[in-house]
Amino acid sequence: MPRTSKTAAPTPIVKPGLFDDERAGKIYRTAAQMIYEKGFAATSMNEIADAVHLTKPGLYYYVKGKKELLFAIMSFAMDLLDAEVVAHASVVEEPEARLRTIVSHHARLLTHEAGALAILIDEVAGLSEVQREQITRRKREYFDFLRQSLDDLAAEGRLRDVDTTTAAFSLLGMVMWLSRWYQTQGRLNAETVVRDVTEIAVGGVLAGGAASGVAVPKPVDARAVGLG
Amino acid sequence: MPRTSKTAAPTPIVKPGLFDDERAGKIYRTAAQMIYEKGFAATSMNEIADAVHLTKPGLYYYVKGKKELLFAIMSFAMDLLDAEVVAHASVVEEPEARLRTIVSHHARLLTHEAGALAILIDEVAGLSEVQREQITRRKREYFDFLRQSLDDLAAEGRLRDVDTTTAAFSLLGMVMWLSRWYQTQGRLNAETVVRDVTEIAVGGVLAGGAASGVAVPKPVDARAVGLG
DNA sequence: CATACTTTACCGACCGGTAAGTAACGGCTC
DNA sequence: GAGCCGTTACTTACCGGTCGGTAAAGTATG
Repeated sequence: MPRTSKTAAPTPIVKPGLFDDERAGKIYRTAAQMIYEKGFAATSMNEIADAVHLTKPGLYYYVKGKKELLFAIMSFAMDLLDAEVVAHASVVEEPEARLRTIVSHHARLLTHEAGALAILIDEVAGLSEVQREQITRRKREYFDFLRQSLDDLAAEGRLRDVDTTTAAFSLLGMVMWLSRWYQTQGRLNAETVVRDVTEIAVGGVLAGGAASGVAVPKPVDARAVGLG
Repeated sequence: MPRTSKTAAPTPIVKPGLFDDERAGKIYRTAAQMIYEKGFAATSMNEIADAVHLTKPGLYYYVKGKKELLFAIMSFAMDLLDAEVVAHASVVEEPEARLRTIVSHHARLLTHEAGALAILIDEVAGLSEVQREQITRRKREYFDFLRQSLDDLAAEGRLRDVDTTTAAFSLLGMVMWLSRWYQTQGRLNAETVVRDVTEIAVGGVLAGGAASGVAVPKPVDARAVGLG
């Protein structure tokens, strides 16, 4: 909100810059949602500026450029993945429980507020060379973490007779797809969906069939992490 | 189709019209590949024209507009899905075999030449209202067809205890994701990937576990169907 | 000449991005 | 406490470039 201008400001001094003290955070969050809905190329800086009630140069006061904005959002999404999935799962020794933790925590993240962010992983084409390399590297690290769990299961003879790369991508796709279809306001309750997806995923790769699971992740608040 | 109406005129002289006789088809195929790689909004009509060795107005002689081009490609993708998946699966009575047919045929379609097309399902934002409604309706029909198979399995008590909507979306995501990661030139052979994905999918939703499958789909050639 | 196809030249709209100015503060001097 | 100054947080006005799309004039073939 502009402080005061000729247009309207009869109010007694409305606080200088900060009426919400986290303007940058709001910009990143709004942009993430818009890019998620319309795609990066189809979302203009003007539209983003309008959405946060600024002019375009006003927006450029906070962000350096469109690519940098996208990169910041993607980096935040990867941070979230590391903090909410990898951090919890990497301490689990037993392979099946670890796999279950990865899937359920990732799914939980997607059904909650971070849904818009995770899908941004797709928009790598909008980044510069160096930015793209960094995001790709982090994505590969996450993928390898998942596949290692499947390899561990295979070493114990508990994995279905499938290639672990194929299996890892399949599970990833299943979970990622959640952000395409799951609606918070819909018929399906988030916890049930997370449980079902986890069951299908684990049952899909385990040699025997499935097992009723443990490892229900705690809720997570994307805003608390301070996007940007 | 414009120009020389007859196909494959075996005249020895170099036809002034041009050296490939199915120009419109090439335009659609090239555009599909480019939009798949860069996204719809980031792909300009000029770039498409260049790629098929035309100027922009030359391209507009064949296509009515950018939206219509996207819509034609998406419609073709849905046609392909109906012809190569639904047509084969709908004649299978037994629910598990039908499910297996859907997944394996869809996966096969994605690992082969139609990979670029199927992902275009994502670019619905680029369509007009009426176009989007039509594509969405066809997508929903396909989804319902898949879910019905899961419902049939559930009626026989052979489905894992999960919501069939969740299960259908999960399988769909798993299969769709193939186009994001599978590379024809890569280490993994298409038939193996299709088999593994089918195993994981069916094993993931079946109550008991998995069964070694039948129903390996025949190869399909997207170009033979005559895109456009 | 008619049809089929392709070209050059151009349109207004919008793109990402910037230069330059300014209103409102907090802090400083006197 | 009056006057000023630097910083923060924006604004209006504008840039060159590209976008989707078209008008109109060719050119080759039947």
